[in-house]
Amino acid sequence: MAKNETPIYNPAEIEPKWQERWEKDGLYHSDVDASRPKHYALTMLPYPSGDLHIGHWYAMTPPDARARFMRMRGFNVLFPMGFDAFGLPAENAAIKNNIHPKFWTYHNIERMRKQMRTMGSMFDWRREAVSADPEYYRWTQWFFTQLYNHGLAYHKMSPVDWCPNCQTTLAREQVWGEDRHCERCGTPVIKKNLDQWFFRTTKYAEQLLKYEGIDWPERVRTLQTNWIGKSEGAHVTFTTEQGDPLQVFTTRPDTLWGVTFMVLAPEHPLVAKITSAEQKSAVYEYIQQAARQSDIQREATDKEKSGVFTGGYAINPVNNERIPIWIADYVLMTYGTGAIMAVPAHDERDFAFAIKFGLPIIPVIDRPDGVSKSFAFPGSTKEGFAEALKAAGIEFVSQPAGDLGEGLLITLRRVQVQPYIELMQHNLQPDNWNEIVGGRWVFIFSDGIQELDSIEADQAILAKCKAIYPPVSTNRTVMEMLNSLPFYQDVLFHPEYGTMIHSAEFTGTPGDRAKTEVTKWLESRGQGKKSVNYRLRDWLISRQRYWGAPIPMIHCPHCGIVPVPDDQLPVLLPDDVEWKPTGQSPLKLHPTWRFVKCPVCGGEAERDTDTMDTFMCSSWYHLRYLSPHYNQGPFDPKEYAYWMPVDTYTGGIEHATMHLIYTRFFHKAGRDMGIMQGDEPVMQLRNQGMVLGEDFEKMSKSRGNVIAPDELVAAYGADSVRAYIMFFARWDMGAPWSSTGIDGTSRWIRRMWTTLLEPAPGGKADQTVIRNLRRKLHQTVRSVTRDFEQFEFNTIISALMELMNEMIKAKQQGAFGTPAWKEATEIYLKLLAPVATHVTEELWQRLGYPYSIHQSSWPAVDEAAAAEDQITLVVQMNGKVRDRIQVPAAISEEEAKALALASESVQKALAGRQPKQVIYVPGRLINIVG
RNA sequence: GGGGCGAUGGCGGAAUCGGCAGACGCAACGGACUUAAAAUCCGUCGAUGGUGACAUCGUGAGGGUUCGACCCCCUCUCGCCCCACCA
Repeated sequence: MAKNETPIYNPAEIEPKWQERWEKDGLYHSDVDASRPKHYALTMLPYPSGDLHIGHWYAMTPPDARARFMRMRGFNVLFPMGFDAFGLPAENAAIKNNIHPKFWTYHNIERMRKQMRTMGSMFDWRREAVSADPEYYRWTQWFFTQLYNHGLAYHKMSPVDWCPNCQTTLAREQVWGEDRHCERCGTPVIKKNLDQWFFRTTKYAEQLLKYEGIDWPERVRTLQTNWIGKSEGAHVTFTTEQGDPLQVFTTRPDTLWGVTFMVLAPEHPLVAKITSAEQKSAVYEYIQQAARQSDIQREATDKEKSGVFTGGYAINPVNNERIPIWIADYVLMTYGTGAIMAVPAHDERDFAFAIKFGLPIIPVIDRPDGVSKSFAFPGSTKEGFAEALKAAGIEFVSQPAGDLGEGLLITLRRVQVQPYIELMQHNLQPDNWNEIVGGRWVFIFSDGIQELDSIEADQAILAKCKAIYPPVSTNRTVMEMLNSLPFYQDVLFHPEYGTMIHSAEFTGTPGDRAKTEVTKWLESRGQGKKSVNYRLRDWLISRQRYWGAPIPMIHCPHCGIVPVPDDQLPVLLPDDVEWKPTGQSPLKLHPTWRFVKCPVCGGEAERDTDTMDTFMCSSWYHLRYLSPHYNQGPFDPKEYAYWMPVDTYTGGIEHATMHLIYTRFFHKAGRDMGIMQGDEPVMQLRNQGMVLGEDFEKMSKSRGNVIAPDELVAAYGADSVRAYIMFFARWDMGAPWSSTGIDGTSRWIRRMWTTLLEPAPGGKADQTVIRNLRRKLHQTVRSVTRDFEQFEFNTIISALMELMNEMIKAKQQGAFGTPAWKEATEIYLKLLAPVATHVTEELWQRLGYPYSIHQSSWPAVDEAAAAEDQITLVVQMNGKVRDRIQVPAAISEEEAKALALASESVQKALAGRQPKQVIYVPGRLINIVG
């Protein structure tokens, strides 16, 4: 009985107790306080899907610990929480269970709020924002009208993903798999043209590519940069034979002399006009067929190229060559001008298309030797090639027509840009040509330079092939063989910029100047213009769904599109709506909601019946947290001035190209509208990894590998779960869950509990014990502080475990009850407080410290205590460890070297020889080179 | 096809500036306590050889730079992620 006086650690009792106390005292309220530096720590708000998942804990509790750390370091910390409450899952659940989306959503929010409180985190719930509350979406709508008034929102007809079975549009997240099927019913999605609202994100493309002054992970910056997809090139104007200008975008104006045909998207407006009478039916049929396919089907890379000749021709502005115009679905109306110039010698897609349809690989005119295509070199026709192969000792097997392709070898020597730069980069032996001299070619082979004509060249190249791949087996096709030769591949398509050839007066222009000089020349002739294209599209905002913020616009037959005036916001989402899929926007079917008087002329008008993309709601939630109930604007300017910008933002990498681009766009647009300040909303971004199931698979209900945090809290307590979440993986990487691993952290917390509470004989430890304890203690303060700063949470826990092991040892050696023990106890609890919020508060109280530990300040490092007085000097012989010697930390170089050389194993290894060199790294090692 | 990230014991991971590889924890094994189990405590724990002190090897593979490489450079393999007929 006497032995069991130490109270039992019972998290189920102490955790709710402290949570209530903190709530009651408003311990975590954050208010504007100009006298203190601020720190706005934001973590991505959850969608109220039902239950708090272990992934939520993983995303929220380490940032919570860090926010608490910042707080203890003297910052006035804002760490708010809310719910991204609009969205499709609510509607799906509503349809499935026949309950109202609003009920479903708010029910889940209530449940998740309760679950979040068990985390013991420092959310200031007074600042909670819920995007589906009218007092929230009033301002989402207000932002929409602001964007409209500033010309950043526009309305246009656009194709969207449509599920023909569910009779509704689908969000991008709702379209699954490579065949792009509907998430709910599995039906492949089709495109449908609808009137849509867009935001002009493309206007900010250039600004969004700049990341100056913000500390964001390289990975996210790369993803955003690729997503924005900047291409620099030129618009070049060709002319159709009917006399219409036909503009193309190209990144390679320097290959203009290599154009052999043009391709238009099937939807291109000029198609009808250029199509000849004979080709009309074929063209019409192709357009019909292309329209039936989704973008994804059309864009599938492994798909055979398809296309059809229009019968029309265009004139190449640089050499007046007459070139055929085709249509093909690999050209997209949505990128560039919907028309391309095709240069098979320099573009793989153009090459494949040319091969398939027997189009020339190089322009027929402009041959230095004047030989027409049909009289091409032997190696460039099937028969000639077979002959050349035979001469080289390779048997020609069989080759389907078109596969080998006329001009294959012509391509090799008739590119518009020489590939020598690339060849050198690939470190190939220079088995290739360098330049053409009057119909004969100068080849630089590894065994010397030769000037050859085309026939000789074919044979020489094939001989080289044979040398690289001796006796080629007869069942390899020629194409396979060629493709397996690294230098042929390089030569066939080379995106690098070598010296221009076959390009009239530009021949000889070095690659680094080729593009700009050609572009300048085109500009001077009025045939083209330097130009930049982005892959980024304008942001499509309209959703034909019920559970979202209504778009606050009115369509008036007299005045056109009119925004709802500010004083009439919010446009409330009506509750009495059939949200079931009927093919129409549910708001359109409401008997009265959409009928409204025009705010301008007062006549009969109609509301826009679409709702907004939920990414719109989440683009500004960090501002609503500042003053969630403020009704004079989206946020209180006083709060904005103090808290913004966000100092650290944490969340999953999956938002890199959606939410995080939208948020940056939104902020920059807000800045330009005079609403927000500064160029960026978020200064520092950090991403967490993902928690996998114990089977190393992504957690999912169907796999049955989901870890439920509520059960873990019941079994171990929130403190152990928090600590384990921080410990079991690198936070930015994530890792599979381990149900036994958490026992380790749980044991450690219990061990700490008894170590600090259970009395022991002591108060008389010797100085070495005290010295060692204090050294470890202050070294830990140093490392934990640094790790919190750098989001390295796992090493925080392991450092605290090590310190506890040291304290247990010191306690056994009589340190209990000494001033050093008291210091260690106090500092230990403070270091652990951000992680294990409840147990530290409990022990803090039990050990007689004043409430609350979470208002105490972060410990400082006592550098003298942390310093090592003895160090282990590693003695190496030629980089191999031979000895370790204990020396005073302040040892001089001479003394250290002398000690090292005196070492027995060094003497043995040297065997009487003199060392050639002795490297001394102070405090670490000595390396003797002998 | 393009871009990015990663690879360290049975497992998760550590190694801060190029300087003792494997901290900390899990699992496993041995022991103490117990009628027994749980809990707790003590110990072992990269591979090979050796009773042992110790020796040799060892951070996906190969090469390079360096007195010294998990770390820097080159080539390659595998895995994951993103984009993908973007002109």
